[in-house]
Amino acid sequence: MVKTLYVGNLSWSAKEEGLRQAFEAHAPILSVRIITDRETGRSKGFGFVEVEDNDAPKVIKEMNGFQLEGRSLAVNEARPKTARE
DNA sequence: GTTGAGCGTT
Repeated sequence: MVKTLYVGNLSWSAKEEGLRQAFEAHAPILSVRIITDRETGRSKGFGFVEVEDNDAPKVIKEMNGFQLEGRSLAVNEARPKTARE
């Protein structure tokens, strides 16, 4: 099972690989997704990281407030995405 | 060449 983590307050220049490196230092990363603007393609300043649900609380606790590129990351459990089957 | 609370894509 996987848990989706919301990661906010990141730098404009933050990249998926940057988050991945930072997060996988505490737990295995299953997926990383930085949200970019549809029209401009620029980073919206937040993204999502998928980890094992058993590692999620640890990652959140350890990575919440972690400074990446000078910005304190806001890590939390992501809200249920409008699932579509 | 910018900005700064929030919750995504097929």
